[in-house]
Amino acid sequence: MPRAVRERQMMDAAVRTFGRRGYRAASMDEIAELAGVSKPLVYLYLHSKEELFTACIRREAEALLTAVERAVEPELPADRQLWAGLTAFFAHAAEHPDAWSVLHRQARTHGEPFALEVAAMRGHIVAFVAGLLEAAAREAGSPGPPGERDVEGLAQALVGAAESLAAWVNESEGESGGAVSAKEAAATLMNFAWVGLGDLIKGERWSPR
Amino acid sequence: MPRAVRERQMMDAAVRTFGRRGYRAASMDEIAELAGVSKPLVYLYLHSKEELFTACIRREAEALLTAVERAVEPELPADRQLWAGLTAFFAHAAEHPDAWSVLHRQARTHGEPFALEVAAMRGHIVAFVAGLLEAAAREAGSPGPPGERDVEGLAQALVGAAESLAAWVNESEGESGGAVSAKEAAATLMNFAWVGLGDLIKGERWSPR
Amino acid sequence: MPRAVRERQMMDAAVRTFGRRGYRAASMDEIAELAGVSKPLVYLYLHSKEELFTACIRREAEALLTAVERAVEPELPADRQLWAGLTAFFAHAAEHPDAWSVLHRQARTHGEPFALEVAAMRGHIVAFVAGLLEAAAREAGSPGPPGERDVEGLAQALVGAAESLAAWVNESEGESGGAVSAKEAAATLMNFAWVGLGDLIKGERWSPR
Amino acid sequence: MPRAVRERQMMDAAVRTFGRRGYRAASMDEIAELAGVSKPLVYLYLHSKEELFTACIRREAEALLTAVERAVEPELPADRQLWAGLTAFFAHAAEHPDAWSVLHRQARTHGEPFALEVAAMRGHIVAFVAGLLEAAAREAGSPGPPGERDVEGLAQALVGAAESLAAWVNESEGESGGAVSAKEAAATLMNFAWVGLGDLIKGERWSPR
DNA sequence: TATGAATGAGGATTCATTCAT
DNA sequence: CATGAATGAATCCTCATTCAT
Repeated sequence: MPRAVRERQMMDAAVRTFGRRGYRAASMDEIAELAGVSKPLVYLYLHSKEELFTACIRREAEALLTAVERAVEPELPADRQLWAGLTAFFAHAAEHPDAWSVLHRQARTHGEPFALEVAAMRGHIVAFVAGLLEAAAREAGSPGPPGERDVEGLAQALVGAAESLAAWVNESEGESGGAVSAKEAAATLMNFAWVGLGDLIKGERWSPR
Repeated sequence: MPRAVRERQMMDAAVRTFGRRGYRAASMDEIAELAGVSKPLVYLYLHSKEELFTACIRREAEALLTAVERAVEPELPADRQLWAGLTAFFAHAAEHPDAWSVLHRQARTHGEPFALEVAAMRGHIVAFVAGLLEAAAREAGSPGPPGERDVEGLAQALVGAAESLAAWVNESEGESGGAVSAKEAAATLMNFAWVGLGDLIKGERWSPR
Repeated sequence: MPRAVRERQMMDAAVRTFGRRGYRAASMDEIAELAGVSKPLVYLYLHSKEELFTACIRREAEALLTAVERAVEPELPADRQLWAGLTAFFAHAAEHPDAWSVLHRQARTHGEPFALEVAAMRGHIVAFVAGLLEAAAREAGSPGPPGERDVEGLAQALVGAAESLAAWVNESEGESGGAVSAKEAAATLMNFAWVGLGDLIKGERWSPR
Repeated sequence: MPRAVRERQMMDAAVRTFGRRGYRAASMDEIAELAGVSKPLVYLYLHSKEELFTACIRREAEALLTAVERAVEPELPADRQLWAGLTAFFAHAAEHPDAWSVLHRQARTHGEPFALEVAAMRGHIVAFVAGLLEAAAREAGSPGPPGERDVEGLAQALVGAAESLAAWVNESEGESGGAVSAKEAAATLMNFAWVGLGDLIKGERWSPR
């Protein structure tokens, strides 16, 4: 069997195992068995547990970014772009729960080298969202652009909310109340954020006292 | 030395170690050494690694809830309550980064039993926030209450955003741009959410198409 | 059982195993079993295979040096000192063949860190021998001291010859011709070296052509 | 490429790897890569690691013997023969340090089968030297031949000293004091041994008491 | 109350060796 | 003639956990 195929099998098995058990609790034995190969072959192709994990993170980060990018059409107005991106994001996370667990939980919990890998991807997304927010401000004819820090904070919060919702969506799957769909989640978030953003642009702020 | 004191020393050491190393990577050896006691004593008092971790989660969840509850004065209007709670939340997370790591990362990454423990706490917080949202709706004279699911989704998103911001606040500490304070974070979130929430209550919604 | 005792048992087992199998071929499993303890205990006390090997080298080097030093009485004339030292050396090597193998073979064959350890001991011995050679020259009323390099070369050759003879003595043990005793070996070497050394001091040299 | 050539490449690589890393630490992977062939080919031609190592030992032992034999002219007097042989020996060891390491260190450190292989070669050399010593005795008109055991002991010591000096010569290469040449080493040894040997033949002996 | 001594079980990693092509 | 693909068997090391005192 050609190397490329085997390699994909192994990484699939690894993502699944890492996603469910966690980095430390996942054993190379289990991964190899799940992939249907012997352990030495895993080492021959992927060198070490660390490298294997890193490879998984990179592959899944790329896949997530690609899924979002494909869904977004740059000629649309900013809100439609955000909507499309969010929907794709939730859908991807729901369709690949183990990959999502690897990116959102495991990678960020097991040491800098891995966390940096996802941080890079998250940086892309935050920047993308921040861009949309500024575009939205311009489209809305905002008198002056909101401060850069404001925008970054907003983007952080939005992405955080999305991530948190994604986890909720994934976890609600097995529950009695029925699953929450990607579109529902995206709509919730748009309602939560976009309308308020409009006000924010218009200068309406909440402030203590 | 009285048992209660010893026990607290151990749990302090455990929280610190679990928070920094992660559940699996933390060794009972390290915890015992950091606590300044022998390993058998740790087992005598806390029985097993799992129970120790659970105890840490419970203690820190309680501490976080308490900190938030103390800050909130129930006679105030809903928005002031939320503001106070958020500020306390961010401050607590910033002051106890290891505890925050245990709750936010480690506990949710290492198996159901632990995740359920934090899920319970999170449930409390979400319910509290949902209550505030409904109160806000009433206060604002909303024609009809928003659907229950809407409210839960909003609360989830808000709490998720808060958690994400807390991580951001904690991580920005060492950076050049200057640390982000608890108040700043709370203000960002209030701006992000509250104003828009008002519109939402008034019936203004974003919807695709 | 007290730690010190256990530690000695382990090192005895280690010397024996390293001496017979070689550093790489010796397994920690075998050492632990031979010592009558579990593997983790070996690691608890001696930390790693490398450290264990180093500890063995150091202990046996010290033991060998001590054996030689004890045998030498500094008031005697140089030739008697050398004779006593050589006899003690051969006797010690014959009585502790595994230790001798560790020092002479294994340590020098498995990487710098170990080789340096024995090189230090060997340095002591060579210096001691060189000292005796110079003393002998003085005692014999040599007109001028032999060149420093000559002396070092001679000492090297003498020590090398002794080491080689020690190996021969050890290996001849099981053979039909009967074992070679420490005294025989020492005598051979004294004959080989001392008489010639006398001539050398007197200025008689062999030279090509 | 003809088989003989390939085989030589492999053995060259093997000698180099075994000499530097040691028998156990040398991996067939490394040897194959260094030889520029695939691992199965190594197995096809040389069957196993053990056989490969044995083949290396044999080849290099032969080469060393040949180098010494070529240098010795049987019509010369015994001392000149010894001188020529020693010089050739030191030169060969210096020019082929990895081969020397294989013969002197590795082969003798990793189990009987290999040690016997070098022991055979060493036996040839010792016999050759012993022959020269007896010839020298005759040439010197010794009243009676020295005992056989004396001669073997002397030859052993001489060869041992030579081996030890060879290691010293090889290792002194990188040092500040300047390298020690093959001729210097041979001269040291001749001075050390030959002059004294003369006395020995004449019956002058060192003896304790 | 407190600990020094001890271990069973398991995990990452490597290596000599063999097929099918 | 030559190799890409594959593995069984060890080996080093760590860790949660328990006695005897």
